[in-house]
Amino acid sequence: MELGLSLGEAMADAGRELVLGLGVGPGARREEERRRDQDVDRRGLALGCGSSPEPTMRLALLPMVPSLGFPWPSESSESVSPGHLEASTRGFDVNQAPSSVGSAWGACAAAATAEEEQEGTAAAARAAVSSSPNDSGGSFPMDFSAQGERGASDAAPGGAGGSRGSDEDDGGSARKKLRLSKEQAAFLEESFKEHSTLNPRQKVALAKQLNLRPRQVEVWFQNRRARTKLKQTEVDCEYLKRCCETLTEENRRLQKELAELRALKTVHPFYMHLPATTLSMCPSCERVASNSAPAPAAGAPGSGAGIASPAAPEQNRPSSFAALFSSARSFPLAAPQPQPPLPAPSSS
DNA sequence: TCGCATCGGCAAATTACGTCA
DNA sequence: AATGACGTAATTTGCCGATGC
Repeated sequence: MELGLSLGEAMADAGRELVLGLGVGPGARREEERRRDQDVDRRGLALGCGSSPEPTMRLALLPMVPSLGFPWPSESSESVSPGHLEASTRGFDVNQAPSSVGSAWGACAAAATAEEEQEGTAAAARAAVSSSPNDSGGSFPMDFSAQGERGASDAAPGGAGGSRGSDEDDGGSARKKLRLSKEQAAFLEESFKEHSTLNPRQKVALAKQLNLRPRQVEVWFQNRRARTKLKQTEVDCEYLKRCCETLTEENRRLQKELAELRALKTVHPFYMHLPATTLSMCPSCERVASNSAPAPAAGAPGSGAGIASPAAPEQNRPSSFAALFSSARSFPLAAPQPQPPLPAPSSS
């Protein structure tokens, strides 16, 4: 898999790690996605399960690629210079033999930038599309000219949402699948790191740079987002599974403890008189919890040592799950876990 | 200001193609 | 060579926000 997805692996590009919450509410997520569009400090996915002693699961979603220039200005990426671009993209072989390239870069880049600066929006996209597929083949420093053969889905981008009946391709063999080269994929990955979504200008510029159609770039980003989300869902699922196991184990332990206490009470009816101060009533679940219990939970065999305790501090949990569990598990049923020292409230 | 139509972008689901074991 | 699994490019569908009238 070329995603470069890995768990528990620190990225070489440390210091700029992506720590994503697990909340995946569609609407909010979309908004947040757009808001984060400019955020360049997202580099990986981190996931913690409670106070698990294990290191945080970290997803490095992006392969390490040499620094690549992007067609749009970015704080984190150097401005594009034709030379750099050419160097970074030289040798891109796509699904087709390269045609004459390289020399036309200057004019093409100039045209592209002029185009973008004029419009910078959908108009530019339309222009790029209309100028595209078959004639744009050799106009770029690297020839990703699979377009020559595929005119297939070209009509799509202009249309609303790209939904058209079928490919008005020559013949019936539509939908010829393009296999992006490694360099193209790496370039797209790198740009995905910068922006998980593209505005029209970026899309057109990227398409020009890679000699793809804007629609292809758009589709790639859509699929890439889908893959990211899928991976995240898998991680979420794993986390929930572990939490479930932990809770099951704790439940088993508590049941056992309860049975022992009941047995003890039958044998010694007066033995269980505990000082009132050692008991506290949970206001929500109306359970009695002893705050001086010897804490069998933490060290008890079978208490899921090595797995995050559900009653552990929330700060390391993914946001959505933290919310999920914090409400239900806020009352300490066992001995209080050692908490990190809280910052003293500023007395004003 | 409100209602409506249009457009563009996106997510989700699905299809279909290319690659590999 | 045939085949199935897998990854992924591409398509379809539906929703939503922005925009113009």
